[in-house]
Amino acid sequence: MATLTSHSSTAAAALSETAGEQGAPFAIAASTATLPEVRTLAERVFHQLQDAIVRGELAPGSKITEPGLSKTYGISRGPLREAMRRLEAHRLIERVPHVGARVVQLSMKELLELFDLREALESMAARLAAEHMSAAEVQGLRDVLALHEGQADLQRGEAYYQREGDLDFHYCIVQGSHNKMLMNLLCDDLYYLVRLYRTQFSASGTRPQRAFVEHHRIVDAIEAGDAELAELLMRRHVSASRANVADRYAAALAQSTSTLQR
Amino acid sequence: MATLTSHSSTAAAALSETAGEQGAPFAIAASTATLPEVRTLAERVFHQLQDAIVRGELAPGSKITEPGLSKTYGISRGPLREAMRRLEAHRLIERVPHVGARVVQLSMKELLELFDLREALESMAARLAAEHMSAAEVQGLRDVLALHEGQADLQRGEAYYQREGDLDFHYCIVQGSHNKMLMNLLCDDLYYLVRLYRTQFSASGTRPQRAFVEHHRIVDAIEAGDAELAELLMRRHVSASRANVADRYAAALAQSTSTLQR
DNA sequence: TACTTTTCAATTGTCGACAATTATCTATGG
DNA sequence: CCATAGATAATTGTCGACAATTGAAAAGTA
Repeated sequence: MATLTSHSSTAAAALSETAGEQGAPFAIAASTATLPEVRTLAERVFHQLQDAIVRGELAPGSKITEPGLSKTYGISRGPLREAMRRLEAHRLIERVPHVGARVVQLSMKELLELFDLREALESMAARLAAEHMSAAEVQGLRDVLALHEGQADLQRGEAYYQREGDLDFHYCIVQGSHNKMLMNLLCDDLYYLVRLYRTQFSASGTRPQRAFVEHHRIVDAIEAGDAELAELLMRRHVSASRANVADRYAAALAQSTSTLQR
Repeated sequence: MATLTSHSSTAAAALSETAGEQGAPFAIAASTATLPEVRTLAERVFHQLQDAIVRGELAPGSKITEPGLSKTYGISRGPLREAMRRLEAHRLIERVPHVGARVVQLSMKELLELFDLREALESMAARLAAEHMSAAEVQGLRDVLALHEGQADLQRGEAYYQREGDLDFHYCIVQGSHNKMLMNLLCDDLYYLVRLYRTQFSASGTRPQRAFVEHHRIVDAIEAGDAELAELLMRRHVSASRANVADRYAAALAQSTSTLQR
């Protein structure tokens, strides 16, 4: 349990006013620069809300009301409700009939469970990637790692994990598995939930550098076509990441035991 | 199963053009006897549609139109669209903006991919079940197997897999893992898709009996607390099931090569 | 003061209607 | 006869309004 998202005194402010900014809810060109489906209002507001939640602009546990969001985003409640249904399916919000919806609350137990899931699924992805990825795709993976290495934040020891989509190492591995079901599961269904957790508990200390090295070793195994090794390394990698998060959480818990929630 | 209220000649035409069958889509009071959320119209029609799709009453690939379903189920398009959004999230239907929705089409490649997913996830579930299940829960598992053994269809060599929910062996194993994330994934998100495939490609021959034996061995391992063995046996079990389906499909394909899809 | 009951405001659920887009049919020309 | 363009019908997307349910404030009683 936990999540120390402090200074959220008025949760209503974080939600109905939204975005932390003044009232400019139209962040259209901001992050939807790729090519996702934005042919309808429901799609657009879905992506906007997804982004707002992942970025933490909508505080975890905060209640979201339909008239509020409707006014904020300037759309009717119809498309908004459909967007919320999609968010619910992605487990980013939780709804109770006739009561309302709130942003999903982060629990440490579930976070560790999510890591266990990732360990099973991403190690499988790494194995398949080693079997199926083309030379060009492997080169693309190397490029991604090179790009990360150039980023200053890696040296500073933080925020390494904040890349998204095609710039996310794990995302690329899953794409390389060429398994559509696995890609749907990890890159559509669970991806934004993972990113939400990353925002909350970002790695620090020496972990980013070590993770970076581990990423390289995994790519080496994939390039060599050593499926078994790639699977093992990815399993260890996720497991180490999990341990890091657990340690950080234990430390934070020890520091301030007064973080009662909800 | 599904009270087939007749006189739906026009209704079927209105909702599914390519349905192959002219099946009656009404299954209102039949299977919603448990305790799922039925506090709202959208929930109800969601479960009804889910059931209709899994049972094959709505043929795979058939187009579903909103006015058609709206008239058929006697509700407005609002709740219906929300139900369809949930079905889309569960990958039971596929939607294209401004075009329409159709029941998901079964592809052999994706089916095998789904089996690979299950192999990774359910073997993990078996391991966790061996670690966490209580004696009473194991007894419940034995009861489920005993119930299956009594069923006549097992001897006949068909339909063993058609039990659902708490009466489904695999479902129970996942519940026994005590991992909420895993339970959500396998018992909510993927379960009905798996069941849909089961309906299409049901096991036959000597496979049901062998599967039954394998189930018993898995429970033995769980009861003994042997997590490693439980994981291995479940992995083999799912893998064997996958091989059986692949063989059956290859045979069916050889028989009639005129099964063009999509 | 504490507890129950009642009232009321707010939010969610549902509906019907209109606008926008797409698919189909028809007609025309090469 | 085939292909292309236009018109028409049907379906999807969006909106505003009304009904149903919930949560909380207000009033009443012991």
